[in-house]
Amino acid sequence: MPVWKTFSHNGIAFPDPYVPKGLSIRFQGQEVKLSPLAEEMAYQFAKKKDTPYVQDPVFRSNFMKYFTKQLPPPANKAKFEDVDFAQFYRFVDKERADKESMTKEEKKSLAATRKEAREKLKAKFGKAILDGKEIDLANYLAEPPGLFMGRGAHPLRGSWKPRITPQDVTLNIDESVEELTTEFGKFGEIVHDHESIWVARWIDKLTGKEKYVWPHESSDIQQSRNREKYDKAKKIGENLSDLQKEIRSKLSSRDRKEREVASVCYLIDEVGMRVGDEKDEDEADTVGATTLRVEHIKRLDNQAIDFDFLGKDSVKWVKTLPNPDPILVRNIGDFMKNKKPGDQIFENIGSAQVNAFLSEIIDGISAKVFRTYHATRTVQEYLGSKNMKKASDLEKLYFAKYANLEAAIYCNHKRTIPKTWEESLKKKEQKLEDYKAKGKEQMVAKMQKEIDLTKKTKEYNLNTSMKNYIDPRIYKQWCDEVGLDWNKLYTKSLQRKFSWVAPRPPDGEEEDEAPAPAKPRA
DNA sequence: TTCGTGACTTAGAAAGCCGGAC
DNA sequence: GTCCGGCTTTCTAAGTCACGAA
Repeated sequence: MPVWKTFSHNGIAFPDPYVPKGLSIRFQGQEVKLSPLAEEMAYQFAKKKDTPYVQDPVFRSNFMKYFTKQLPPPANKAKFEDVDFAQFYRFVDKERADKESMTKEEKKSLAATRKEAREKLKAKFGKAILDGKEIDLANYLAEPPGLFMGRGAHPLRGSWKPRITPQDVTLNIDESVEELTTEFGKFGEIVHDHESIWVARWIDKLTGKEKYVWPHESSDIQQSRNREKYDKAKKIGENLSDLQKEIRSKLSSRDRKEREVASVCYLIDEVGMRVGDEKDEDEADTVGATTLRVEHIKRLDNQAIDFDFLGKDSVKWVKTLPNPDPILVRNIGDFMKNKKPGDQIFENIGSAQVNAFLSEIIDGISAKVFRTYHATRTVQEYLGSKNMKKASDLEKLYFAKYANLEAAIYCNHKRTIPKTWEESLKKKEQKLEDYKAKGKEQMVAKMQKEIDLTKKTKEYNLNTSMKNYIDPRIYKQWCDEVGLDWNKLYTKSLQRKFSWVAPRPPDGEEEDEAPAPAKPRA
């Protein structure tokens, strides 16, 4: 089904070419002159010198594999330990120091220059006209070359991701354009795919994966898809008992495959697992429900099932399913029988089988919709658990954040704990004491709340659930009920993304509407 | 029925900006 | 007015899922 009639834009922009700085490395006591590409690689590596990444032997050796290919003999046989990058390290240190030592005026003018350049680029490449209406594009700049920053134990981490050129890029645009050349060059291919909304596409030269440029999430087309997603999740809620009845009944199917599918659905519904499709050898070893291995089940009995594995983004996934259905326990026990720790529990099933089963029960439902549904429901139940009408704005805000946290916990949205976490907590506690001593009651109350939230969100990140999982209509309705400005919960860009829920005035018009200035978010 | 591919959504880390506390 | 930490935005990796071909 076509989704657009006319679609025009100027293609995408490309990052500046690398400007060689005349730096060199030393190998076996000798200075080695570098080609521009070799220098660019070493420079990118040096920029990471103070991060944990460069301590990782795999990251280093992958980097060296690509770097040494650009070096003349005998340096092309160099090991990481044999190469002296001191000149590069000094260079990036100096760059940082220079940046820091700039006066305020210099910093300001630099920021202004950069902003101007960015806006100029955005004016030409950051927009498209879709069916006569101007929309923003999301990522209109091609990805720059650099070191591949795969998560977890990705086998390619540290490898060189090559530069892409306009020749490598395919544009999706309407028939009024047959070829396109910009200041960056001529685009490799033009297609007119009326059924797709991508703007540009290329193949990542390192990983072989497709990369896309999309309409911004504030565009009508993205917003309507977003709304459909949440409507679909609602459908799960309306039919949950049917779904669960069907899943439970198929747990004891005579057909093994059907029992596997039902067991996986049970896990997806009850503990919020992802479906977990098969991955390639050259990717990080992470799993979801269908790819769970024997070694990932730490306990299995009628009281509990304990899980411990690495999920998407190599995030540790440790949860307990209390009081599981005994038939599920029996199934999983059966599936694990006579298997080694590294063997998969479920055989020959993946998202295709799971989704075929689910969409048979309710049209259009797939595995991932359960996470949307449960995250949203979690927030809704939390918000409904207490009457906040008489509370202060501050209390309402924190209450809303705790609801958000419940969803993040459900979805297992973890973060690495910031290095400065302990330190910053101490500072807050100190501040609290100061406020107490000075008798600043309001500030005491505020700081107490801040400290409590800091502790509870130590290892969780709330943004992902806010952006992708919680139906914004739930928060909107609650805000209206308790009398809280919805804008205090959502950032400016989320307000734009969710303007289908609460329309906001076009940019630039807000300030003109006197008398009260728009209140900033807390 | 399986498999590969292409389109689209979800994800945490890093960069960058901005507003509150002094 | 300044400074710094935290919050927001950007970036791009890593998932899901439908579809068409074999």
